[in-house]
Amino acid sequence: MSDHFPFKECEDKWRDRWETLFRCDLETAENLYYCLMMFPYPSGNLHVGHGRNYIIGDALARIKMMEGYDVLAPMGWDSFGLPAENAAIKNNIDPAEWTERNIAQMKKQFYQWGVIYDWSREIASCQPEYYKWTQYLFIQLYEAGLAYREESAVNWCPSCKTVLANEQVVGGECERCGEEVSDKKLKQWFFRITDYADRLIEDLSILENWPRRVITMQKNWIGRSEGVEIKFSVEGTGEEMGCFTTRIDTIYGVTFLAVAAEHPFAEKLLKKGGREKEGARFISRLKALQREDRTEKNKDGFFTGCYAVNPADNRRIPVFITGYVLMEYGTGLVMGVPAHDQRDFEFVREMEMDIPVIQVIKPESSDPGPLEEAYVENGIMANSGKYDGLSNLEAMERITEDFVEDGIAERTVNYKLRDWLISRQRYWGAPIPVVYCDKCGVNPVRKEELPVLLPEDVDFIPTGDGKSPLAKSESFISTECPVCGGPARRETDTMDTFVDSSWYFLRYISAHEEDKPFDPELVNRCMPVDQYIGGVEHAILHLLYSRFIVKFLYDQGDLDFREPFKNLFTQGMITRNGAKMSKSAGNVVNPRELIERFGADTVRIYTLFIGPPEKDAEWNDRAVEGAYRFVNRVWRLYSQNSSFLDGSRFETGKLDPESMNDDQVGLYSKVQKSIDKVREDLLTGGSFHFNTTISALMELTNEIYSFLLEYSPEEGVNRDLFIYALDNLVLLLSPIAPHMCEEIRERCGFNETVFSRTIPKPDEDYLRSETFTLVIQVNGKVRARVEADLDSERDELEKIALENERVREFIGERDIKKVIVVPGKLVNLVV
RNA sequence: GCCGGGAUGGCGGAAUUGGUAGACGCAGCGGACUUAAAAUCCGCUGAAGUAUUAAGCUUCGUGCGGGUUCAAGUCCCGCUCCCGGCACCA
Repeated sequence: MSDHFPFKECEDKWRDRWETLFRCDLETAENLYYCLMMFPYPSGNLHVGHGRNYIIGDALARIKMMEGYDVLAPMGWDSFGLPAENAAIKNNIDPAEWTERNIAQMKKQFYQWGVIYDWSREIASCQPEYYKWTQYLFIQLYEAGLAYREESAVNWCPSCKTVLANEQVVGGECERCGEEVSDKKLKQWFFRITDYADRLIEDLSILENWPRRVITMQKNWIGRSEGVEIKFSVEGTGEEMGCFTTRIDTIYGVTFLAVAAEHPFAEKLLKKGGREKEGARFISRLKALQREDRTEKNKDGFFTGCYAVNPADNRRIPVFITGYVLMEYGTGLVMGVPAHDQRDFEFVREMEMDIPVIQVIKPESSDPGPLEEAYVENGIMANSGKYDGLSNLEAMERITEDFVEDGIAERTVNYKLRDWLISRQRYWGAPIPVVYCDKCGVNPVRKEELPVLLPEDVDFIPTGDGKSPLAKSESFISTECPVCGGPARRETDTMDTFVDSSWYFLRYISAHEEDKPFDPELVNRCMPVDQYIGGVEHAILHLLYSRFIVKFLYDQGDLDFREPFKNLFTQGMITRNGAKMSKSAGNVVNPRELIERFGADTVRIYTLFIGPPEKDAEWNDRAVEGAYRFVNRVWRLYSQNSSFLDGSRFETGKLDPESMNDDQVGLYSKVQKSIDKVREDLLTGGSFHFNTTISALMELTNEIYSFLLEYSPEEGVNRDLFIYALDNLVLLLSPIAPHMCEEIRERCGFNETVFSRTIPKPDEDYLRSETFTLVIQVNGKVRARVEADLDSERDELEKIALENERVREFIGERDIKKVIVVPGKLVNLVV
């Protein structure tokens, strides 16, 4: 008779019971653990790759309950955004309806996985009750001077028909659809995240449990660099141009200046130099070229006809317009040091214009010879007047001091980080709550009039003219000025969905608060998030924005913490046939079929067993069966002994390891080791390496089976020991395979959930066996293994080793030079 | 190019941070139960060589080349390849 865990018969029962278990009352919670999973975009169907994220989070929430915490595990929906809008256009349905359907579908999937949340706190960013407060946040930022509107060249995705933030452009392409991004001049709303650049870097240091790579990615993205801004005067114009550099030590090697094509002075310089016409042609050619292929590194340049003066030695240096200088960074002007900057070096070579290459830093030892490429290492100053002979690092400091004193330069800091462009010319987002009045100008909507509702009767097919679909809705646009009450127009752009997701973790705590976005007192009690779990793909965008918003709210006095997520865990993705799972790759594993065939616990175990959770892993259909076998192996331990287990509540007589035989002690101590391993992997400070946890529990299961081969569990010590081992196995496995574990316990007479039970502590005395395998090495090679007492002294072990027959054969006639003894481990004899 | 992470059996992966390499699982092989199959249970399973009465024994082996050490998957130096991020950032 096949004896399998009847998962179909009992899974639903447990899922329904757990719903109340996951309700978290924040008012009474004393020992709160906020376990947060990144809320998903409701795209409809989740595959097993997504499942990994939620299963890790669910198992963690459960183990935390067993650790004695009041766990807050909420879930919601990042439900504004393009896919809903595109699907709606394609199928001619309401995006709200499409979204709602997907949410229902995905909730069902969570349920099937046995992944439970506190659904009483469910939020959806597309609901007016939520986006009202997203708009409120915008107004707060506006009032603090951190939201501003500016006309600038912005990233335009012709396929999504909207602008994008810098972070959403990857290698010149739209992060979302892969279409090449072009420039468009538009008046857009920005958040002044650059004001927070330094703090966003500094506070990375208080995030102890964030993956290092995420920290470096954020650091690199913000891209802080310290340097100086030097003033260069242009001959004959009286104009001065600021130039940012981090290498002021190379100032005596400056032999030209290079300005960006978009530099406001570019035209002026050309006029002055009398090269207006050709210059304009050069600039337009350059701009076209850059757009076409940004990756091609172009070192073309055009001489403006103007000269500037090097403030270090008053030498005349030509000024060029070039493609390789970016207007967005620094001042859009670069001092050209061909000897010490590879780009400048290439520029000079390509221009074929006899621009001198003056080496001002030389390597300490070897003779330099003519430069084949720019010398970018440190060294000794040369050709640099009074600074000659100093190390360049020292010269850097000295020159800076001197220049600052003379008023030629000042210390500055530059960032790669740009302000956050939040306007989107699309329908399915939170309307930016701003009104334009001919008399009163730009004003935010009055807070008490929020939300600015999305009109439902609008034709939201985008036109691509840079205007939002909302611009077509007259009823939406025309409004009253919040200041003078006269006729006015609404802003028609909507907000980037990253604004929605930059504060949702606060809203969960006050999900039903009607008068404010959240209750600060309660939020301060519950935050920061104890454990945040999600994919690395959000390492920059979402996490950076959320950190920014929290710092802003901290400055507002609303929050008393500066970082939202104390610990971050980023799980790897699951691949199949070497590729990320996706519909287009045709390698998606549908969890529903698996769950129907093997049950949720099997799918959970396999998903967690597949490999270390922070790494990518390859899905293997066959290996799922291994997890299934394990589930049933555990089940049979119960079912084959149900005659005396049912109703027993796992009660046993007092276990006394002192009076057990070796086999019994072996099993008893295996239980202790398993408890210890689970605690080490999963409790606070653990690595969440469920894969090794599961393998430890498999070992325990195997050991119980071996024990049963020799001993009948029907009575006496063996019965007590068996029940004790099974009890612990079930407890330790509960967070991972909760349905089966609850079912076993219920049949054994428990009527309270296992998640109210605390995780056991190991009996320290039996964590280690009394004996160990002593390894005896001769010259570092293992020559014998002997059982020895764990508490043997060094000389006892040495004696055992020297007396060993095999070892003596190996030593033969040779003298022993040295003996290394590691108690509890090995003896190494050096001859 | 710069930054970060990797490379261990046929496969996924373990190895108390320097102390038995290959836990656990998959696949494979053998056995038990069965009329048979499935399911289940038990055992074997890094490579090469060697043995013969067998238990065995020997050598090699953690991407490559050096080094430190009684001892290296683990530490140091120098490479190769793979994955991720950034990329004309002055």
